Amino acid sequence: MLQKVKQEEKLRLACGSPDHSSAFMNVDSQCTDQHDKLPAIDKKLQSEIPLQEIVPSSDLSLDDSHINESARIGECSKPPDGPIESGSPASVICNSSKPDFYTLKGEICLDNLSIRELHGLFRATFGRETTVKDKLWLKRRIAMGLTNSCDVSTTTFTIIDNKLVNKGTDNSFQNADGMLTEGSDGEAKNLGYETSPTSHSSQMENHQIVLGKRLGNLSVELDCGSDDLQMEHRGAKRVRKPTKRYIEELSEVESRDYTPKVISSAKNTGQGQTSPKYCIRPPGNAPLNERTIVTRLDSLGGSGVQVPFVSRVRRSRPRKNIMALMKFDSSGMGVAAKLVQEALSVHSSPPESEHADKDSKVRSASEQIQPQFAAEPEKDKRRSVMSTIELGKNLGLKQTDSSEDNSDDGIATVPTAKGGMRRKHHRAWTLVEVIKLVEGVSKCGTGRWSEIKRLSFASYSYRTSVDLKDKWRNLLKASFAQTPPDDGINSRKHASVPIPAAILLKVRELAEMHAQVPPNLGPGKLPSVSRSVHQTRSGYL
DNA sequence: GTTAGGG
DNA sequence: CCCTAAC
Repeated sequence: MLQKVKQEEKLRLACGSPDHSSAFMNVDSQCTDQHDKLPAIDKKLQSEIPLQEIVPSSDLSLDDSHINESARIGECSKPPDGPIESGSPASVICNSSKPDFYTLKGEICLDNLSIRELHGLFRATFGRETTVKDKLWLKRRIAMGLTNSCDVSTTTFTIIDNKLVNKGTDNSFQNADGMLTEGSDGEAKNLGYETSPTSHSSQMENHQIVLGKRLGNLSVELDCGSDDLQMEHRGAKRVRKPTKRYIEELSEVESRDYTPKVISSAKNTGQGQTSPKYCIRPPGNAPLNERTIVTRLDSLGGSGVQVPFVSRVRRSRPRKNIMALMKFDSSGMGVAAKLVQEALSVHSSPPESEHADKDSKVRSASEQIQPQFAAEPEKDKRRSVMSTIELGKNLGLKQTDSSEDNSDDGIATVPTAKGGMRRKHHRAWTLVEVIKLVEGVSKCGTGRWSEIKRLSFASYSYRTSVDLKDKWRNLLKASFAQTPPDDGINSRKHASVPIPAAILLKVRELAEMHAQVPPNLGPGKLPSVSRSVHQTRSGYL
C-alpha cells in the first residue's frame, strides 16, 4: 500500500503537482478517490458517448454526481499551485487543508497522459505491466484500480449499462461475452488486453476485474462475471445496504484507526469533526437542508452504497439485554424476579394456540429455560431473557419444566449439553413437509411464501413463511448441486432427510419455471427435465 | 406485515 | 434458524 501511494505521488509530480508528500496523502487520496473517481468516469463516459439524457431511475441521480464533483473540487482539494476556483464556500468547510491533487488532477492527468505514462501508472497501480494500447481502457482501469473498489454502485452501473445499451445496438460496447472472457483472461494470465485490442472495455468488465482482483480468486471473479451477465437478463438482486450493526461497528473501528491522524491534522483547522477520510458533501442544489452530509462510500457485496457515517455512540435500538441487566443492577432483584415470573407465567398457562409459536417472546422465553446455558455471548434478546431466568433460578423460583415447548408433537429442544450442537428450535423437515412445500410452490409459485404457508402449512404452526422460504432455498441448492449418480444422497453423514431424487427433480423443474436457475449452471447444463408430465400448475410465471 | 438475502 | 433491510 505504501509503495503504491509512493508511486502515485510520483505520478502526481509528473503531472506538475508540487511535492507535498505527507502522511496524509494516503488517507486523503482514499477519500477523494472513492468519491470522485466514479462520478468522474461517468461524466467522461457521458461526454464520450454522444447520448441523449440519461434517465436516472433512482437514487443516484446524475445531477448529484456532477454537483458532488464540482463541489468537491472546491473543498477537498486545494492545490498550492493553482486555485481551482469554483470558489465554493465549501472550501471553507473543508478542514483538510492538506492538498490533494488527485481529485482534480486525477482526471486531467489521466486525460493528458500518454500511453506510456499510462502504462507507468498502470504498473504503479496494479503492480504489473500491460501492453494495452487502448487509452480509454487504461484510464478506466487505472481509475478503477485507484478507487480500489467494487464501488461501482449498482445504480451507476445500470445507468451506464443502459447508456451503452441504448447507444450500441452495434455491440462494440456491449459484447458482454467477449468482455467477460477478455477481462478474466487478461487478469488471469497477466496477458492484459493485447489479444484483442480493438474491443472497448465496459464498465462491467472493470467491475469484474477489480472485484476479482480484490478477492484474489479467479473463480470468484468468473462467478461474478457470469453473475453480472445474468443480471442483464433477469432482474438484479435486491441490494442491501449494510446493516446498522455493520455500520456501527465499522465506524467504530475506523474512528479508532484514524484517531491519531485526525488529531494531528485537526489542529490546522481547529476542529476535528471529521476524519480525513470523509468528505463533507454539501447537498448541491438540493434545497432541502443546510446540513452537510457525511458519508463514506462503502462497498459491501459489490454494491457501492453511500453509507452514512455514524459515530460510535450506539443510537437507537439500545441493546435490550443492557436494559435488562441494568434493571438487575440498579433496582435489585425485585424487577428481575418479576420479569422471571412474567416469563414463566406466560407458558405456565398456555393457551397452546397454534399461533403461540409466532410469539417470539414465548418462544424464546420458554426455550431458554434450560438447565444449561450456553456460555457464549448470545443474541441480545435471548441474553436478556436468559439472565433474568438465571436470576430466577438463583432466587429459588420454581421453573416449570422446559418440555412445555414441545407440547405439540415435537422433538426436543436444544440438547446443548456440552460442546456440541445447540440448535435453538430446530425441527427437522420431514419428507411430507418438503413435499407439501414443493407442492405449494408449484401452486403459488416461488416468492409467495405466506400464501403457501396459508394453503399448505396451515396445520404446521411451527413453519413460518420464512422457514418455507429458507427451506426452498436449501432445496434449490440441493437440487442443483451436482447429483452424480454414484455417491448420491447416502454419503451424507447425518442428513436428516435424504430427499429423494424425484423431489429434487421436481424442485429443479419448478426452479426453472420460475427462472431460479442459479447463475453458474445456466439452463442447459443439466439434462432438461421432461416437462409437463403432470401439473396443472396454474400457469403462473 | 412479507419477502429477500446474508449469517 | 435468525436477523434485518427492502418492499
